[in-house]
Order: sequence, then structure tokens, then C-alpha cells
Amino acid sequence: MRANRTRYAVLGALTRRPMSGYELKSFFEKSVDFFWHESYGQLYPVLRSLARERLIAEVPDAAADRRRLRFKITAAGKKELVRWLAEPARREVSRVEILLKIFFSRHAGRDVAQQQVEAYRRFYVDFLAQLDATEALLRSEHAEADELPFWLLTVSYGRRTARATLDWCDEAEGVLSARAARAKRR
Amino acid sequence: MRANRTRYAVLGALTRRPMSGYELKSFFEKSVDFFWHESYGQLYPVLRSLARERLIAEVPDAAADRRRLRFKITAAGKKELVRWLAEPARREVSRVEILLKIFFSRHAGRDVAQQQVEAYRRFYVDFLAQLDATEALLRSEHAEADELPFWLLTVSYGRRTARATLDWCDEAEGVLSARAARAKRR
DNA sequence: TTTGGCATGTAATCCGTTACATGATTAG
DNA sequence: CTAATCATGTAACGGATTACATGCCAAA
Repeated sequence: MRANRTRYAVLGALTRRPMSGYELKSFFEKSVDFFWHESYGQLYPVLRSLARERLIAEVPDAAADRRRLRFKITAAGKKELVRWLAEPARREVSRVEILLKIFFSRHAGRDVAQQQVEAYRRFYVDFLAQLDATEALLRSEHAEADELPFWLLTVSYGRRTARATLDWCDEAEGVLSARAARAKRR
Repeated sequence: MRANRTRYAVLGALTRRPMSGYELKSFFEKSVDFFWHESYGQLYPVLRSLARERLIAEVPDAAADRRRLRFKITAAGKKELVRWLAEPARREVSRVEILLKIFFSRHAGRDVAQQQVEAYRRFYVDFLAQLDATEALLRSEHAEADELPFWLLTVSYGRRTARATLDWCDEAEGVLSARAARAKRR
């Protein structure tokens, strides 16, 4: 029994307005990318299969723009989305590569773990800055009353976990540099 | 270019002592499972391919226990592990299903999002309790001086992000119940 | 005119889970 | 005796990324 959550990401996005594969990708990039990434290699095939199941339908475009293929969600599609929303969310399989490296870092050079943490910190500092941009975008993009609070909750989730991660970086740097100092003294 | 990080999880674990596939699985479950999960379907094939590459080697077992196949890490394996440890950690592809549901929850029934958050909270409350058990186990399991601080850093990471997530659950419940109250009043 | 963005897609490949299959040993 | 745990594996499948391929259009 598999998930196929890309389908629901697409259905959800199409509740806003009809979009093409390309437009979907850029919508995801601007809004949910920080917690939900999609690639073209998934998107286009999924559009086909959703269309085959009549959960979405091709929108005939104004003649001028033939190369763009937009899809709209159907009533059946909306129903399927709503069904999925109420289903208990599956937990992600947790895989945090930096922790695997840290866990075995006793075998690495003295400053390897510290450098990993540094890079990790840089990523999350950038990430927090990007979240501000995302929030601004969501606020402006948002048209339908009532969806903004939900959107902002996802941003807040990002901020909270990012800050916790940065706090951990502080702690890790403390532990690791104390360790390095001890090793040097000997 | 793919990751194949299971290989390094195995190499890392085998620096502690020779282990069989089964033992590796239970070692992972007791120690790193909360941030690094492995299944048999990965483990056994990886053991074969690592052995083929001479990064690990079969350990002839005391005759009595023929059915257990233990592997030890080779010098080449250790070298490969150390090389990998210094390589910059790749960021995980972020996919947080509950946020995808929350993002589109405007289309769901009034209390659907709230129930998702409730379930999420229960998970993380349990998770924090399990972390205490994991920490106790790591402290007792730990033999080699010097690896414990690294291990405890991973536990701390788990705790910090779990607490941040629970704080988010509080916030989300506040937002969502206020919303529900407003909807009811009308 | 050439660069970059718009736009759609496929092929290869692998990562990883799930389900299945099998059997020995040990504790109650 | 029987249930749980030890123990090893394979098959099928799907999810997802990456790399590749193609071509239009607009702006500099």
C-alpha cells in the first residue's frame, strides 16, 4: 500500500486555479517547497494519471497559447482530496544524514564534525531568511479568504523547527569545541 | 549520482563490533532508529555488496552457530567510512505530510485539521518518552570512551526538534480552535 | 543574436518498503 | 506444546530523482 502524495499536492494546488505542470512546479516552489518538494519527473506523469482517472480535466486554452496545457480539478477530484485530508497523516521516515555522520564522528578527523555543524547552521540561517520571503509571498498570493491562517501555520512550523535546529547547533559547537580543546591539551 | 547511505550506516555500526544483518537491525532500532531507519530489505543486499567490494568481510563463527553470519569492517571499509564522514552532509528532501494536509485544510471539515494536530502531538509526546529510553540505552551500551558525547548530541537534536514541534501543536490548536469558534458563532 | 526563461516531457536508475517465505531455537 | 524470538533472505513494486532532449519566445 503506497502513498502517492504527489497526487494530493496537485489536487490541492488545483483548487486554487487551473494550472499547467510548469505552473504547478513554480507554485510549489514559491509556497510549500520548504516542506514539500516536487520534481517534473513526478509532476507530469501524475497529471496524466489524474486526468485518466477524471480527477482533473484539461482546460482548453485561449487559442493563442497552445503550448501550455492547463488542468482544472473536477468534482470527483475535489471529493478525493477532501477524503485524503481527513485520513491520518503518515509519519515521515526520519532520515537526518548529518546525525548519522555525527553519530560516527569519533572516527573522523578532529574538526570534521564541527565543520558539518557549521554548514548545517549556514543552511538554517538562510532557510529562516527564505521563510520571511515565503511568508510575504503567501500573504500577497492569497486571495480566498480563510486559507491564509493554514498557510501561515506551515511557515510557523518551519520557523520553530529551524530555530530549534540552530539552538542545537550552538549546543553541538560547544560540546565539540570543548572536546577539541581537551584533545589539544593532551 | 545517488547516496546509498545505508552502506555508511552499516560501516559505522560495524566499527563497534562484528555483527550479522539481524544484529545490525536491532542495533539500529535501539540507537539511531529515531533519525535513521533501516529495513531488512535494504540491509541484507547491502551487506552482500559491501562484502563484494571488500569493505566488510565475513567472520567465521564458532562452529556451533552456523546460521548466524557476522561481518567485520575491513581497513578499506574504515577508510571509506572516514572519507564519507568528511563529505558535506546532504540535506534531506523535506516532506512533512501533515503540513501538506494543513496547507489545504480549508477544504476539509471543520475539525479535521485539529484532529491531525492532536494525533501529531500524541506521536511526539510518545517520541520524547522513547528518547529517554534511547538515551539510557546509549549510556549503558557505550563501551569505547569518546563516542558517547556524539551519541548524546543526536538525542539532544531529537529532543529539541520534538519540543519545538509540540510548541507548534499548541500554536496550531490555538489558531484552529479560535477559527472553529468564529465559524460557530456565525 | 544570443541568453534566459517558458514549457513539456521521457528514460534510466535506484532507493526503500512491504509482503512473502522459511526454518531453528528458546522460554513459558 | 506453542508462542515468541532469532535469523536470513527474495520478489515485487512504486516513489522519486537525475539527466537528457526538445523547442518556443522575449528581451538585451
